Amino acid sequence: MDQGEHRRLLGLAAPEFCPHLLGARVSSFIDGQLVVIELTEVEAYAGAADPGSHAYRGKTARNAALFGPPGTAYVYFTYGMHHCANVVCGEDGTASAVLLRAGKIITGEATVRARRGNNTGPAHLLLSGPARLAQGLGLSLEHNGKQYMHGTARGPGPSLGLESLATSAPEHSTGPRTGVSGPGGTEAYPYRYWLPGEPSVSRYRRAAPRVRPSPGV
DNA sequence: ATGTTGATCTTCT
DNA sequence: GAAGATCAACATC
Repeated sequence: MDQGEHRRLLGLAAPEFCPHLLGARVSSFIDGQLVVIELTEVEAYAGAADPGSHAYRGKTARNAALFGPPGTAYVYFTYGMHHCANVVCGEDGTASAVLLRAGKIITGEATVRARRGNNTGPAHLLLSGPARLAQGLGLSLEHNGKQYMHGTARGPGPSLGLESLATSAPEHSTGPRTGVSGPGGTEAYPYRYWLPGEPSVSRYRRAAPRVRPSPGV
């Protein structure tokens, strides 16, 4: 695909962009290690009008990268321990973005296992879930706001890459978003997209508010 | 196989 | 002060 077509697809709003991202390749060159993955599951976050989006309550220091140009990485920290990664798409300033939920490893399995705590489990589980995927790619807040270059990530400095977007959307399935509570988590937002039959696709869990243990006496 | 819980802390209300 | 675009360990069936 040429650069112009790549840019055109990135300019689509998240729900339209998602199918083109399935089967596409994301790569990171971080700490001298190249990791290339193929996406199998993504979720759309449609900007300020989407109650499930971090952009719903307007621009803040945390979500500023969401409002950047298409091709920007939005990486955030949550639950006190996890990072999750998005690709910003749509028109500049619309805060449309796609959460990278799962993928399979093309290059760099040893690096991914090392980053995932020398995990020795089956390879298809290594990137199964947004926090696992971000960890496998080595992403953290340092990379928030960086651009995904068109092509494979490469040195000398840290870089991110995005390539092989599908020109026509592959066969895929859709459903409600995982982990999103409130109106944004209902069937009205079938913004989760995945490749059927891929073992790396994360198991669906409906968002359930957690009951905190009462504070100790 | 499915359900529950602890970990751990930033962000916004 | 409460919830969060989660994960892994543990309990129970």
